[in-house]
Amino acid sequence: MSERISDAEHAVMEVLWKRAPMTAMEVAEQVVAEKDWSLQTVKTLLSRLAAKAVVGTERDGRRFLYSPLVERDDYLTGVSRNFVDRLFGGKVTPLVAHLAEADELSADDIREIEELLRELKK
Amino acid sequence: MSERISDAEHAVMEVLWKRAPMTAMEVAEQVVAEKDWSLQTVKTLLSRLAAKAVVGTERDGRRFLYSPLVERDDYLTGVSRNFVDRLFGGKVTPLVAHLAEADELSADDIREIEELLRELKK
DNA sequence: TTTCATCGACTACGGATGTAAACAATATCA
DNA sequence: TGATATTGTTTACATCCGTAGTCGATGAAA
Repeated sequence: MSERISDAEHAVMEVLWKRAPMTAMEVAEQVVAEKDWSLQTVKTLLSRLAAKAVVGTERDGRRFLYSPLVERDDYLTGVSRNFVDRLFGGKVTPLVAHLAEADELSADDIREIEELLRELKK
Repeated sequence: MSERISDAEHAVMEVLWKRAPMTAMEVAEQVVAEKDWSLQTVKTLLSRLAAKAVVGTERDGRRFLYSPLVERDDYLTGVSRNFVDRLFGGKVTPLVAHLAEADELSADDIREIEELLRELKK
């Protein structure tokens, strides 16, 4: 279960998560706008995603409409957990600590996160 | 620059980051203790890491001593940034928000992070 | 000095990935 | 109806990755 999504495939998913269903052409146009790939490449990625049942297809006359079968949130959760487990022993605090030390956290970020945590406690 | 470190290679690096320099045998023993790999596999990974100049070698008679050439902290920073960029648009807040929503944050975690942020502001 | 053990180097190999061309089916236009 | 464009399918191929066997050099032991 929960098939692996490669980096390139992920770029395709991001597009589909923004709007769906879409035809291969529509997806490809969006992706090609930011990743310098050929249309064929995007189609291949769509096929692989469909083969893995990460996106679903629905016939629309001569072509297909593609939609994600995996929620972006679920995907993010899986990937994030994996990430935190592998690099920070499964604890989020060390991750935040690390980002802070590496100056990846601005004062604004800190305020935002504090605000967020305050909300959470309610 | 900054060569990619694969998952398997990362396991080897973790061992070297704990103690260095070490001989291939010493590294392999540690790694094999937790990953069910053969000694040869670990040696191959060490060679690849050396080829990428992620670990350095120092001759010690007939064998080599291996040491990391990349700091664990630097590695974590790179990987974390990449992760946050790719999945959360470069912002840490959405990452934390996501982990919270996905119930990956315990009440203790929240307290810890708050404490950490308080420290940071000084 | 012959033999054996050790260690790094080289080779292997299937599967995943990034990237894309070629092809086949089909619909549309002239 | 025949040419053309569109769309999905198949095939390709180099590289990376996980995993490991084998080879050759060299040092140690007999």
